[in-house]
Amino acid sequence: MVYNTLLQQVQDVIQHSIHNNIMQEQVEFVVEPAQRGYGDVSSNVAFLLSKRLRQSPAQIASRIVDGCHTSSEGLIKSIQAHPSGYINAYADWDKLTQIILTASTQDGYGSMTSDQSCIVEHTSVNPNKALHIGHARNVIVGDVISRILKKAGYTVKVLNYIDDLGLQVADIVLGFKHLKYDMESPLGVKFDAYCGDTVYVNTNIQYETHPELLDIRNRILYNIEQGDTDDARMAEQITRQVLAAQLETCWNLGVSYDILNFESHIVLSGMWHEIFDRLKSMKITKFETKGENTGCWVINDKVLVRSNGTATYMAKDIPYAAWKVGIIPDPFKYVEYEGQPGSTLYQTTLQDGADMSFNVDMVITVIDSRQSNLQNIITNILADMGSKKYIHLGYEAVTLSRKTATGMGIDTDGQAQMSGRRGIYVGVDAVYKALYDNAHHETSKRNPKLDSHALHLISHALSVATLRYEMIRQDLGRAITFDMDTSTRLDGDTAPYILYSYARACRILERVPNFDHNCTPNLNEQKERELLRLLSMYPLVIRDATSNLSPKVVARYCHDLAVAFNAFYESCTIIGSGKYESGRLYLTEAFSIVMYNALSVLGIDAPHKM
RNA sequence: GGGCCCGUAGCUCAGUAUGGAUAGAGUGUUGGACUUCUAAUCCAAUGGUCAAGGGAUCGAAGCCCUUCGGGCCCGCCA
Repeated sequence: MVYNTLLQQVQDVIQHSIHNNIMQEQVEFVVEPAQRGYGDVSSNVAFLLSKRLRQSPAQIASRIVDGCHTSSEGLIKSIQAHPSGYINAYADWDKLTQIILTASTQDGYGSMTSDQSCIVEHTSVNPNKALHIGHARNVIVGDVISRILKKAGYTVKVLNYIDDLGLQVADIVLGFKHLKYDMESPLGVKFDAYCGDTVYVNTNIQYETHPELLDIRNRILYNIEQGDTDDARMAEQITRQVLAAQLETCWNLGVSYDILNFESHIVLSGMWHEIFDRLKSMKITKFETKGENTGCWVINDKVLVRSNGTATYMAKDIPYAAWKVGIIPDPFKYVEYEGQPGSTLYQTTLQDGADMSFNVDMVITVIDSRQSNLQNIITNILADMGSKKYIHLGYEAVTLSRKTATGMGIDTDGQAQMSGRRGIYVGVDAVYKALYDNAHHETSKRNPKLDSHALHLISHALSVATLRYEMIRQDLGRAITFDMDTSTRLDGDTAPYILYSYARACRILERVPNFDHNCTPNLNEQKERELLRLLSMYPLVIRDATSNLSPKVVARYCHDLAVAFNAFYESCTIIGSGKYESGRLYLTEAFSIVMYNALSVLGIDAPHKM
C-alpha cells in the first residue's frame, strides 16, 4: 500500500516528536491525505492537544514540527506547520513516483488478503415476471458487493433465492389453467415478460370481477406446496422457464451466481419444523391464548404461524437464513445448472448430487429497505440462536421519474412507485435495449469503419457499463429516481465519460507499445502528480469500500481517476514529448491498468476503443 | 401513534463513519479551445443563510435535542 506507507511514516515521525518533545503519553490522532494545496499528508494532532497544553494549535504544530526528524530513506521530504494549526507533510516525489508506478502496474494491485469467507445473497426475484429497473439495483449492488469482497480477499459464495412457491406462482398457474393463456410466449417476447406483463397482470385484474377465482387460487397454492400434484408440476415448469429468462437478463449484465436456492426444496426438506421446534424450546416464539392473535405462534406481536397452522412470509424466511449462517445442518445436495457463462452455477436438489460446505464468517442479504423491519427481526432471531453473522444490506428503492412514468402512460403527481402486479414498471431488458441502441448509434457515428461484430461488442459493453454505473453511483440510502433520458446521457458523471478516458489511454499505448520501463520518470507537473496520487490511493479505496460495504466508493474513484487522466491528457503532450515521453507513457499505462482493474470491481468491462 | 431513510448550487448528487484550513462535482446557462495522442474531451464565468431553531465544543454541513418538509415500513398478504 503505497499511500498507506507514506501515511504511516508521517504518523511515526509526528508520534516520535510528540513523545520526545511534548509529552510521554500516547495520543490518538488522524493522519490523512491532504487537501489540495496543503502538501500531501495532513494531521490535526495540534488541534487535539491544544486544550490539554493550553496553547494555540499553531504553536503546538510548530513545536511538533521542530522536533520532527525525517530520515533520508523515508518518503517524506519535509514537514511544515501551517498557521491554521495543521501539520502538512510533503512527500519526496522522486521516490514516490517510482514506487507508485511500479506498484500500480503489478498484478493484484489493490487486492487484500483475508482468511474470511462470506455469502452474498441477492436478486431473489419471484419467478413469475421479468426483472424491472428496481430489481436491477438489487442485482447490481449485490454483484458489486461480491466483487469488492473478493478483491478484499474474501472467499465469496453468491446465492440467488428462488421463491417458486407462494401466491404469485399460484396466480400464474391459475392464469394459464383457467384463463387459458397459451404456454408459449408470443414470438419475440421473452417468457418472463409474457408471464409478468400479460398473464400475471390480467389474472390480477380478473380477481376484481371474479372473486370466486380467489378460492381456486388457494386450492392451487395448497396443491403446489404439497408437491407431486399436477399443479405443482405445472408451477415448476413455469417457474423454471421464467427463471431461465430472468437469468438470461442477469448474465447479460455480467452478473453470475454460485448457487440457486429453491424455496420448494427448503419446504420439502423439513427445515422449517426443525427451526420451529428450536424456536419453541428456546422460548423465542410463544403461543397466544388471548387477544387478537389467539391461536397463533408469535414473536414480539408478529405472527409466525397462523391459527390455521400455516407459516407466514416471515416464518418462511427463517429456515433459509438459519441455513445461510450455518446453525442448522445442510439437507441439500447440489447439481449443476447449465448455461451460466464464465463460471459453474449449482442448484439445490433433494435427490442425488454433490455435497458442499458453507461454513462462512459473514452472511450478507441484499434486500431493499422496505423490508428492514422484517430483516431486523430475523437478525435478532438468529442472534438469539447464537449467530451474529447475518447482515441485512438495505438500499432505498427505485422510482420512476414523472416524465418517464408519463411517457409510459402512467398517471402520476410526482414520482411513481413501480408495481409488478399492476404492470407499472420499466423492464431491465427494455432499458438495456435503449442504452444499447443509443451506444450503437454514437459509436458507429464516430467509428464508421468498424465491423458490425466489433460495434456490437462495444455497444454492449457501454450499455451494461451505463446501467451498472447508474445503479451504484449513489449512496445506498438514497432513493434513485429513474429517468430514461438522463440515463442515456453520455457526458458528465456517467460510465461513458469514464470509459472514454480509458479508451484514450489505450489508443496512446497502442501507438507506442514499447517504451523504457526503467526510465527515470520525469513527472513533476501538477496534473501528473494528481494522477499519481490517485493511483496510489486505490488500495485505500478498496479497503473503504469493503469496510463500509459501499459500491459507490469504487464508482466515485473511477470517476475521479477519469477526471485526473483527462486533465493530464489535455495539459501534457505524451507522444513525442522527448525526455518526458517514457515517464508519461508509463503513467498512462499505470492509469489504464488501475482503471481497468477498478472498473472490473464494478463488473464493468472497458473497451479499448469507442 | 411507533420505526427507518432523505433534505447541501436552478436540477442530480459527493462530502457526515473518525468535527478542523477558502463546502466540492456533474448538469443547466454564458463565453472560449479541434492543422496537434478520439471534442463521448477540456478551460473560464455563473450559481450556497449546508431545511429551520437550539445545545455541547476553541471550532459544526457533520455530534446531541426539537421542529418542519419529502419518501418508505408497521396484516393470521407476500
